[in-house]
Amino acid sequence: MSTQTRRERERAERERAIIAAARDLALAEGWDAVTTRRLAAEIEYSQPVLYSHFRGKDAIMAAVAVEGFAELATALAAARASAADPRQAVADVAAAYTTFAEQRPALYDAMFTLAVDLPFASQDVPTDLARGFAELAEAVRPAAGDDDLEAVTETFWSGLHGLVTLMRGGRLRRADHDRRLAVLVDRFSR
Amino acid sequence: MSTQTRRERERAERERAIIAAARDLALAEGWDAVTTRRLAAEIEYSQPVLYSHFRGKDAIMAAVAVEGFAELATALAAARASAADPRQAVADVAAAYTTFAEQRPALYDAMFTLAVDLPFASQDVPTDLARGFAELAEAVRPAAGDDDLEAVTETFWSGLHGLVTLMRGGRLRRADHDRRLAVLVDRFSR
DNA sequence: CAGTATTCCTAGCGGTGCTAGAGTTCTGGC
DNA sequence: GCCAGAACTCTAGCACCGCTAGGAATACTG
Repeated sequence: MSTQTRRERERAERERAIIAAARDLALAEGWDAVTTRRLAAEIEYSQPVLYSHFRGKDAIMAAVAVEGFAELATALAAARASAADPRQAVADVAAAYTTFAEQRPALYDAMFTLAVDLPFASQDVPTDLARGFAELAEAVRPAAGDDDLEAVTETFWSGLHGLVTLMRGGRLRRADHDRRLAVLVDRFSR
Repeated sequence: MSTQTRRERERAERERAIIAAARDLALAEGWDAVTTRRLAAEIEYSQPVLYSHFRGKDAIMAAVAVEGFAELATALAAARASAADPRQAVADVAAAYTTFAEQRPALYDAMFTLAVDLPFASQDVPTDLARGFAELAEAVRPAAGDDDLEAVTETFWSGLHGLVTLMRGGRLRRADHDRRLAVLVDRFSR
């Protein structure tokens, strides 16, 4: 029994090491730099070991994304909790969202633009993802009016996502970001 | 002189053939299926010929994207021109935008999510891109209020872009698209 | 027709994600 | 304590990718 548990523990640790290595490498050099060979070298095992933990590279990226959902949800919750009034809550949550995306671009990509593989059908992802979504929903609730809250939240979210992705793709000038964010916040807080 | 011009003409035709092949292949099977080997086979030349026309695969994708900008601008202009009133113009332009993205996903990706290579620094792209952007701007102008028109337009655009990309990434249910679009249009037309 | 310039292709480089099969280590019953 | 069998990990390789050097074939010029 004891050796059995030890092996399982070591296996779990190695799995976390893979995810951590993938995450660090992606954050430092982007997802293009994350190859199965480099990952294997990083954890000091051979390539095939990766495939005994994950179905493939996409699944590894999905695992990294899962961590991101938890972080984002926490950041949004903190932003909303510290806001003085409802209008400010929308502004703070929006700022927290774009800041998160800007500071962890690789993580954000894994969460929302790449890796359609598993995360949205898995079990623990919806939990953290739903937490983040709920923060957005509570922020915009006062300004939803007669509209369906879910639709308003999803649309607000789309606005944030669009701002972030277009800016990082070089389609929007970074200098005007605050002005655009103010417009979006204004449209969803009155 | 005549042989010279004939050669130049043939070269230009071959270049268009490359772009057309890339476009067709991307629309039919996605950009992952567009490899330099398949492109070469399609135009019935060897691989290196591609590199005498374009710097690399990214440049080919950029050329495809350029065509897309012109099409999108035309679609938006038509939508705005046929709208009965200003409020309807926003709705129609928004619908035209998302329809374009939905019907030509590969083209849309080349334009707005991939290929940061040349298009935004080139010459003819800004023309067609600016045309499309101007259509959006004119549509939302009546509802801009005191806000800077450019900022409002960019934010509206971001909203559309976010809706499109999140939906295609499987993050938003396709069934609720119209409802979300209505929310966005409402927020940018009053 | 000979020599030159241009065009184009063959072959190959270093890289990718992924996998079959061999080899090694560990486990548990005698 | 030994040894068959199970569990594990590695080496080597597949088919593919974008891209390029260098030579063969073609077309043009005098």
